[in-house]
Amino acid sequence: MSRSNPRVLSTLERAGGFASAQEVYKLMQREGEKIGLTTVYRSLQSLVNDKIVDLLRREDGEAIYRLCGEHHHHHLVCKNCGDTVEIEGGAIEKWAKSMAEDHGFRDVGHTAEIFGICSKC
Amino acid sequence: MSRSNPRVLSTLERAGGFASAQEVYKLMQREGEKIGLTTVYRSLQSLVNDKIVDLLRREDGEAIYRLCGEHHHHHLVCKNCGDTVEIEGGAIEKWAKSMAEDHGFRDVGHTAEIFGICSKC
DNA sequence: TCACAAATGAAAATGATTATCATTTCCATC
DNA sequence: GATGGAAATGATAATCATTTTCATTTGTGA
Repeated sequence: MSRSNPRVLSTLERAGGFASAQEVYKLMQREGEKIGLTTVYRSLQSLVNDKIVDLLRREDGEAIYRLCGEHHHHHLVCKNCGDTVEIEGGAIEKWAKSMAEDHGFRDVGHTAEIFGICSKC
Repeated sequence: MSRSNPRVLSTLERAGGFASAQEVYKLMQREGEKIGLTTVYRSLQSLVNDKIVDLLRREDGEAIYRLCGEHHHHHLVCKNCGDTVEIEGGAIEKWAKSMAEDHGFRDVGHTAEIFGICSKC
């Protein structure tokens, strides 16, 4: 059993609490941290085990790690230039909760992304 | 532009309307169909484009294809057994539309999934 | 210092998916 | 029936995230 390298968690926080393993790795490299990709993966898995971060999936299937407990937000993404805006999802939270209750689900989480073409494109 | 090979759709139906590309391929092989993996992928993509099947993700990120009705809906998925319920997302439609408008986005689409543990698990 | 367990990371393996590209099948037209 | 071009097909190679392997390094208690 390996414990999480604290620099991984700190980098995930700095990334806005929302990133893939590859992104965390690249970010750490850019910041001059000496760390291997393997350790990044191991640390993130360990954080998921300890329920410190959530494991979600992007549309293409890539794993993304999200800090738990953090008041999470959603994204508005431009399909053309990739520009991303963080948005609030109060309506979604309520919707997810009530839908889950209606069907007897518990331990509920959700994902929601909006995509389109931004005004610059 | 390639159209879907009808045998792929028919196999997906026979598989219970819920399978990965690899599974559809293996199933067709077992049944003696002469078809290439490439064609299976292409056909499934085309079916997704035509909104004849939905593209979801397993826990491990593998793409699974699922027959669905033609109305736009969302999913409530059990993280444990994979059981899926189709749900309405009226609130989401409005939320996505207004958020996109607020930020000047056009040609807007969205994804939203709720996941949790179902009552049987 | 010594020994040993845990952590690390480079490199190879895995497995799904996508891209390439030559070949085959369709179909309309002659 | 022959012909020509467009679409479909599929074997193979490439891609990319993720996992495994395994040798090396680091930390720690005796």
